[in-house]
Amino acid sequence: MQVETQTDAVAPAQPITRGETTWSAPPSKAPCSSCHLREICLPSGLTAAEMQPLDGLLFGRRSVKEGQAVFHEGDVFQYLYAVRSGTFKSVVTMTNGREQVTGFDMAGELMGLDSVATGRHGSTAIALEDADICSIPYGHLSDLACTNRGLQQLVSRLMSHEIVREHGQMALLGTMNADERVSAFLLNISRRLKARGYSAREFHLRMTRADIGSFLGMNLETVSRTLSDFQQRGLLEVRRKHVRIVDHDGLTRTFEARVG
Amino acid sequence: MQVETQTDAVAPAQPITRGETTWSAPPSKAPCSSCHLREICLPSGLTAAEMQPLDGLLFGRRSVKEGQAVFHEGDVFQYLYAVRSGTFKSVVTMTNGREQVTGFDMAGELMGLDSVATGRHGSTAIALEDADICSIPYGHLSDLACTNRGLQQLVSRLMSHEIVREHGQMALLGTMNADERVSAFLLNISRRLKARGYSAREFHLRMTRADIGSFLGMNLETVSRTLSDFQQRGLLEVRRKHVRIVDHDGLTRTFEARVG
DNA sequence: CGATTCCTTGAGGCATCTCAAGGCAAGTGG
DNA sequence: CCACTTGCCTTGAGATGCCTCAAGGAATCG
Repeated sequence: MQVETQTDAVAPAQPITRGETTWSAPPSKAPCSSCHLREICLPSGLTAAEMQPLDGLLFGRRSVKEGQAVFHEGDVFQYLYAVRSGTFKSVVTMTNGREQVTGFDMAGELMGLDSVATGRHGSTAIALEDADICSIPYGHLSDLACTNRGLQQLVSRLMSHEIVREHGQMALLGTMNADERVSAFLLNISRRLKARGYSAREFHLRMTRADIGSFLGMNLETVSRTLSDFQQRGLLEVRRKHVRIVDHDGLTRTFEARVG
Repeated sequence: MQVETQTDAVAPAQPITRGETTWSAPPSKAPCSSCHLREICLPSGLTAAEMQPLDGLLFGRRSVKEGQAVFHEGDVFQYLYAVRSGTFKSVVTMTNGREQVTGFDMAGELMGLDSVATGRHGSTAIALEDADICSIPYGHLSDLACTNRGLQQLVSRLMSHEIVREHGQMALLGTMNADERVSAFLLNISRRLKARGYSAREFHLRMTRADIGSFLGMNLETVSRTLSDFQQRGLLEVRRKHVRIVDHDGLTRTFEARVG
């Protein structure tokens, strides 16, 4: 649709140059079975036996600097990328140039699942802070899945899960007002941070108001106003990117308000 | 999330009762390789050799009456359903009871891909007219995929394609105004009908204004007004559900209007 | 310290929603 | 065959929630 920059996908083996930045950190390789993310990442739910062939792939690890793209929309698709640390945003660009943030990815989440359909990346993934990723060669993964039932089902489940997530986001964009969108967003971030061992009550947003606005289908000023309003109502404390959820239940009740 | 009716998935073998309706038409069975939809449906892109095991599954065919659900959100997931004829809408219900139409499905399209993640259907599929479907036992399909590389990749591609489609819908819901949404919708329907051998210029909408509105994130009155406005501008002729596209290029230009 | 990016807040406008009324088409029952 | 019901669509008028435009402040960086 909107292929502009036709860069290659990021290869884990040798550092390559993209635009002005060079992949600095030397790629290291490590097995899934000893990864601290194994419970929430790709191998989640696999038996030790099923995980073993994954180890054979020895996914390359890379660091990504804030603002840098892991892949661009239109790039040839070779790798899925698992987030090891840091936060990413996924952006799609429409033919008329407008952009939409379709999601934010955190540790253990997989980026690039939208690329399998066409063989080219369907979105751009940008690091919102310095981050680390695993490059997963999709061809090899697909090979393994041929003989590994658990792995095959896993990939299917991950894709299906992404579809379910996007259904929810469509419902948000289609039916919710500003208050509901913002509290849904905050509660979602909170839940995911908690699942990763961080505080569910207090955290730093890694994305700008503009990113949040794009993701939620509203403009950045409205995001800002809504956050200020939540603060005044005693639901949370906000100071720029720092958020402390004061009244979790109150935030949750935002949704019931309109239907009563 | 919102499991209410806990009915079984529709089994192709013996007629079952759902609510007040009974599956009337006797299920027939037929191979994919002789199906008139084989080019645009599940087996699309498979070689003859790869398609052969699919034939072994002999998918059960069923008819579905207008207004009837093929499956409900929360139902145990056993089958994917391929549309043979007719049109369906997919609906998700949020905890507060609000509903969102997440898509419309036409001949050759697969319903239920969002169910693989959880083992339960993530949406409800409702026939918008009398229709026919194929029931595809997902467990068997998954078995086959273990030994059939092409089939495995096919299922992955189909899921990925659904993710891409939903990215587009999120962009629509997140960035477009009423005019853009409605023309995007009409052009999408037109393109899909054309791909199925129907006229791209003139067609019957099978869904209500409320369905369209839910899908597009606007209310039914605004859909109606936008269509009337398009008619006044000479872009199309509308009379209730009958639509004739008069100025296809003019509709397309709706998108550029706001950015140029 | 200046430049830049990001965030906040205000004021006014407008696109869309809400509420309401009426018309059309199809189905139903007498 | 007609009266009645029902569901769907259209149109109007007024309300409003969010956007747009604008200005200024706060944090970050070179």
